[in-house]
Amino acid sequence: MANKSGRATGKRSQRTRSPPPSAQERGGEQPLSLGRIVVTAIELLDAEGVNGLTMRKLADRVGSGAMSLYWHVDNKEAVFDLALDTVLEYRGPQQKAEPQDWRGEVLHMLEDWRASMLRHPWSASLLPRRALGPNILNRLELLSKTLSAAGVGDADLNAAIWSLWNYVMGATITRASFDFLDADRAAAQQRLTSLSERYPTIESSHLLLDDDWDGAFRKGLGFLLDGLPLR
Amino acid sequence: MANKSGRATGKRSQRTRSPPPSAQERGGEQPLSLGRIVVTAIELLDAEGVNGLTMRKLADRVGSGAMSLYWHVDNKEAVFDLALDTVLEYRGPQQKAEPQDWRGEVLHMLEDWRASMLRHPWSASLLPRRALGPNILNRLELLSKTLSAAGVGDADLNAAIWSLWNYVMGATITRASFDFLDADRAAAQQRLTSLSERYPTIESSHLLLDDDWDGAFRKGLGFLLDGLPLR
DNA sequence: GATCGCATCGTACGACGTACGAGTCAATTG
DNA sequence: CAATTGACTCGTACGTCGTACGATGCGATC
Repeated sequence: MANKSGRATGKRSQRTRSPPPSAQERGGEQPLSLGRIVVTAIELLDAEGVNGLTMRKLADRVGSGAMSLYWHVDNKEAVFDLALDTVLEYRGPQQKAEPQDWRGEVLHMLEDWRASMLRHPWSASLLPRRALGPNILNRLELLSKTLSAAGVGDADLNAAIWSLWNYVMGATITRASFDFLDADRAAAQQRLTSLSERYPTIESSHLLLDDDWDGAFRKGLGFLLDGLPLR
Repeated sequence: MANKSGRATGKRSQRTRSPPPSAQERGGEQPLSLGRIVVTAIELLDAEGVNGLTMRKLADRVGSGAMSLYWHVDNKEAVFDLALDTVLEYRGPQQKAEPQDWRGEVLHMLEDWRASMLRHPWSASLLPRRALGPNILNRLELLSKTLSAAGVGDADLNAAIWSLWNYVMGATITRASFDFLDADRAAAQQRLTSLSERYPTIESSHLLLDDDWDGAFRKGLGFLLDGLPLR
């Protein structure tokens, strides 16, 4: 832990090699590469969750030995970081909307964000422990620009950005963890029966049963956008 | 995995035994108990983080053999659940404020929530993967009652509750993960220098440098409360 | 004293992340 | 051509983890 910076070996970080075009396929398998490792890791995470990703299983899926991964990747944590950042990439709105529609642009980006994470529920539980990857910073940058252009004053800008970010993060994480819970219906059912006695208001409002998550997300986001102070 | 429900042994779940008052202390140590396990687990989590909690280390701290823990606890996941729920307990506002001050009551509960999680940063990264414990449900119930009494209509109630919940969750998780990042200043510094080129708006607004987290939290919460539709 | 439940713990097993060094093979150099 | 290099792969091994299993101790009851 103390000599963490002693890592002098370059290993792989860029993949700018001349493509071996006519390389005869070794048993019909593609060559190992960082890209292939990452997409396979995402598949594995989708299939078996955070605890299902092990270096040995990942190597099996890629068709290599376990230790071969370590040529392309520093350690398991790096695999998590790469998978997370890959999943969070954002390609702006497909058709250029009218440039004045800041609200539409913010909504599109935030809903895409949420959708991306819900497509890969493990990402929600991974994000809290990880750094801000480039794709997250891209989204923050876009959000920042759009809000500023929309007329949010400099004094309120940071609070506004964080409010939206926080809202999306919380909503997504909550939603994703509910998916986890619903996995074992037995415990869920038992919890719900005990709810009516101990938590009457929650029960009567169907807070935990209402599954119109998308609608609630949009509605709450509307509340928040309504509260933002525009110049 | 298939016979998970085959667990018929009662083990320990309640601790309503007659207290052994005159039991001579065995080497001066208290008896092992679920409560002692949980508080020790929290200490260990505070000291060494999520990855620092292992059953063997926990047993050492409690002064027992590793396998003795399993008499009181189903498995390691249960330790996480118990530690998390314990940390999230809420004892309402200390002095009874005037009963009409719904905004103050909501603010107090949400800020206490955030403060509780930030006192134990591991809780933020743990929450996304765990069930809603009783103490979380208590807070949701209180929030629900307060907002309803404040005049939020039934049609908007759930969206309002989730908005506040999402906001607090997101803000807390973000804040806690920033603490993690600041642990290694080297990478942080490097990231910041590359920021000015790639992410100009983020840079110029000092989004990542401004460390008035508490103020930003309160301000954004204000935006959100301002946006709630009251009857 | 014999029996029985509660509670503790030593040993052992399989799975994990990964350090280490030996192996392969194409490109480069003489 | 042979020798060397460097990019890349992987088998083995070590230490650590969660925890299944069965032996053990002990106070209460018969």
